[in-house]
Amino acid sequence: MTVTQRGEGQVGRPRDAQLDRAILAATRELLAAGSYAELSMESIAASAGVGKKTLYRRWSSKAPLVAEAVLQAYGGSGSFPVAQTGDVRADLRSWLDEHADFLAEPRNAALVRALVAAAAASSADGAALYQQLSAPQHAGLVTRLQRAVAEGQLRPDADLGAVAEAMIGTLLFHALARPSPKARFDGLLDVMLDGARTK
Amino acid sequence: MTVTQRGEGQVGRPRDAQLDRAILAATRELLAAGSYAELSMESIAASAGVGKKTLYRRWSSKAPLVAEAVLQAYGGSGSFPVAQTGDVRADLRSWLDEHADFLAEPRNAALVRALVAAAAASSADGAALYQQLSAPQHAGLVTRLQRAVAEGQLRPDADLGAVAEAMIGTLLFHALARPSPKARFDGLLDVMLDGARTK
Amino acid sequence: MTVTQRGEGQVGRPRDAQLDRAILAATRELLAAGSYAELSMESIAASAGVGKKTLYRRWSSKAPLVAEAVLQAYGGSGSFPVAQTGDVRADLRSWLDEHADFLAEPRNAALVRALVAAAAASSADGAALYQQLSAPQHAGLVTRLQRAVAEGQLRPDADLGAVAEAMIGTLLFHALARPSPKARFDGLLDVMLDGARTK
Amino acid sequence: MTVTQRGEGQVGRPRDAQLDRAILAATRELLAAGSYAELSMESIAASAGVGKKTLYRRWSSKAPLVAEAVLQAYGGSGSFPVAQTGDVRADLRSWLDEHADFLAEPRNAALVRALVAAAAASSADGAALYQQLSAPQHAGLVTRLQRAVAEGQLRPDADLGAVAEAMIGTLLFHALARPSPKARFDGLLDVMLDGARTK
DNA sequence: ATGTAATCGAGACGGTACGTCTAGTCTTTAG
DNA sequence: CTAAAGACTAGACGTACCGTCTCGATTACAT
Repeated sequence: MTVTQRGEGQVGRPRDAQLDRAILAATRELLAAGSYAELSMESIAASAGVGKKTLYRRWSSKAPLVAEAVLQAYGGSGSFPVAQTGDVRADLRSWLDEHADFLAEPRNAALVRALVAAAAASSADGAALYQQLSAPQHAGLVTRLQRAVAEGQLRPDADLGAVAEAMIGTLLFHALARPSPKARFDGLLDVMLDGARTK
Repeated sequence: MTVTQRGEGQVGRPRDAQLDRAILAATRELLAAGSYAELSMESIAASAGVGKKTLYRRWSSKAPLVAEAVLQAYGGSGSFPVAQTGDVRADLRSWLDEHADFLAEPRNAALVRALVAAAAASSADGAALYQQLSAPQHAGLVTRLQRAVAEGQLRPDADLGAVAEAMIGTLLFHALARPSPKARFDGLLDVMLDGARTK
Repeated sequence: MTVTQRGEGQVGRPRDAQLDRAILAATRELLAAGSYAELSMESIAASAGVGKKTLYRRWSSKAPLVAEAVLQAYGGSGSFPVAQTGDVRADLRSWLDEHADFLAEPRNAALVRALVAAAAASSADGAALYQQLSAPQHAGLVTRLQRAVAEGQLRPDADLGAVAEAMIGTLLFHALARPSPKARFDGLLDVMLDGARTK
Repeated sequence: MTVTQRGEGQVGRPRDAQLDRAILAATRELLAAGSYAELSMESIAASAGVGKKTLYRRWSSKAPLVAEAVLQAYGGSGSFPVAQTGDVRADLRSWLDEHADFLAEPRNAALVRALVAAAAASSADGAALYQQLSAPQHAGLVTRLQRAVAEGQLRPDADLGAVAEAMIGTLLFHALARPSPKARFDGLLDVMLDGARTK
């Protein structure tokens, strides 16, 4: 006897998953050209060849739409993994470089700025959005640092959370203030690993 | 006969300086209640009991108005001065604490988020606004750190810019993602001054 | 070999005739509550518990659907027959009274107004719809009047079409402007049969 | 002493009366091309070179806007005066002809149909609108007929209201069903003045 | 029994218009 | 020339319908 396997609530025409992709791609495309404020739901709909209702059926407003579009560009997870080669300094440097390369691309820098604007736009979802963006990055860094402590490379009493925050904060500062597109972060690592104080 | 001493181009009714203050105060008041996106020139005008033209006569758009309102809340200069007691660690700690106390006040955290949003929202004023916000802080920190180098407290080859960026970035991260309202930054200073590496 | 006698195109599931009635009834129900403009295909479908496709399979748009719903309320034929007792005046009076009674019911008056709106709203179906509504009534009246001429009750040179038009027009005027719900039309008949002029 | 004559509440920029005319003219122009249903506030605004807000500032919706536009085309009063030559038949004929000529113009017939649609569109204002349209016409006719009674041309017991209703109703019927564009109404007058009955 | 074909409820879809809101500008009277 | 008030154009907002479509299910007649 064959049981007809069916999900629950499958009535009516199903949503077209391809449209999700088209809409998010159109959103990223428009963000590369202009800022978050200049982006309109109207233009996204027109650009994706989609009715406005189709947008609002999936996202309640511009902020979550932009958030998803940007996080998807970041590789879905919203972060890059931290390497585990055994050399903490090298691994942290790779991570910083990867982010720096990503942000050096003007399109990507614009996406990050849009994400910040989206988070700031709605007082309600703001914090949640920032957490969604930064939490995995923070956790990934701390995990790697904890291994370094276990391997005896870092002091057990070092504030690993502070290190992770400083790294993410520095990148955030660069993304927003864009002081130099080709930034490298050896100085930051030197200071944080060896200390700025005179020996 | 009284000679009316007057400057250049001063014809007609002079601008009411009290209105500037009323408008900026109204802006801050509204930002405490809602986000940057929810703030409108219309509501500022209504709340300050002022015509919209009076707003546009002083600021070209919402972003610079918000910037001035926020920077004024920071004490006019847009920053807190770095103490010069002779003890770098203590001076940096004071500076971080002062900012932390400022951001612990939800109203002030909202102002900073609004400033970030203002810069992120519009492509035009964005970079300039960030520079205006962060440059004086960055310069003040670097100056203090350079003195510490001169006094032999810090290594001459330490990347002082990276230290300043990490401090500002950490504060920025806290203001946006608000992981904890009562954050203290001893761990950050420990790491940056003494290094996280095992001795 | 057996020849399967079948009508044309009778393959597949046949249409449910009961749905026709349910839809038309729901339409009348909704028209009793609101105006033609407030009536939507969406609400008809929802109210009748029917998919929108089922509506469009039967009627090309709102106007013909409303037309059929209203004409069905009129007893299918879209009119009331004119009595043939031999007394023209009595027969015309019966006809006018029957219509007046029908229109005195607010639900029915709303239906007639909806029909007028349906015809007035769209340039395409307009004239056709009016003809469909008024032609049988006009024809029925003229036929009765012609018999009265043949029987010598009316002058052969009287403009029978004008009489019919005046009767229908008066009813139309009452249905739209609703000056009084309990109108009787003896005055109209007096004037049209005997003339208003002084003898 | 000169008193500066000023109305009450004259603060801010006054409304541009010229825009009222431009909007109403644009509305009539668009109604000549399409039906009431095809007319949109959007197209009126675009056609008049006006923001949508300017429309809604003056009229709450499409129905009252169209009503005013049509009544203005009718000469403001929404009717034509009934002549007073001393010959009732001639005067009524002039009035009917004037209306017939007006309706013979396709543009004007479209306006009347639009007015009917506007009245039918909103269940609330409907009756009021019809009254506004028909009351002055009805009153004008009855006044003229009463004079004819006083002058002995018409019977004192004739139902003058029924005569007026029949005349307006006939015109209404012609405007909606448009059976013939070049209709004349001698037959109607013959019947109503002399009666259809055999002498 | 098993297609084959049209119908059904549900609801997604592209579009158009709705009526509201805001951005900036302009126009009035008053100081 | 500045100020408050508010009208003005322009255009995005989020919602409601239109008429079409796609889905799984149902219901007849056909093989």
